[in-house]
Amino acid sequence: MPYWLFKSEPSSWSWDDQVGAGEAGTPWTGVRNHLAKNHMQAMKPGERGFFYHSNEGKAVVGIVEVTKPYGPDATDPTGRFGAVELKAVEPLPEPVTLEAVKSQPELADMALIRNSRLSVQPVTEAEWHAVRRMGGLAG
DNA sequence: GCCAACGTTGGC
DNA sequence: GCCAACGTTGGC
Repeated sequence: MPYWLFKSEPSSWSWDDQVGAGEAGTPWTGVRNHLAKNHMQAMKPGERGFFYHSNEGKAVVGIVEVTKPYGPDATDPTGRFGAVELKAVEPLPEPVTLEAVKSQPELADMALIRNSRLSVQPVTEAEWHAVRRMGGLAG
């Protein structure tokens, strides 16, 4: 089962916003990068990912689940980019900061560090479990 | 607020 | 099809 990481600036869409959106799921719009788009096209409902706060916070703060596969992004007038839909699953009891991720040698290859500008990223199974445990969840 | 990284655009 | 210019992202 693949795992993912979604970045958002909390000033535009925060974890609290995602939680507030409830079970219905909300479209992850605004992606305008082809690599990020490719990752979303690979996603299937039921797959999970980390929710990361960029700029402010700079930490993994929660777990989200894909509720709908890739489809059109209503915010893209060109129609070139689409979106999946996500719902919040649970918060991390302890947010895992970028600094904490960097401090772990086994996480040095995370896309979060290697390719810091990519807004939708794949996460390996090992990374998934390591970050979950760092955040206070069962692996 | 700065700037490095990097994607996109447009002239040729 | 190349590449310089430009815009954006996101860490610091």
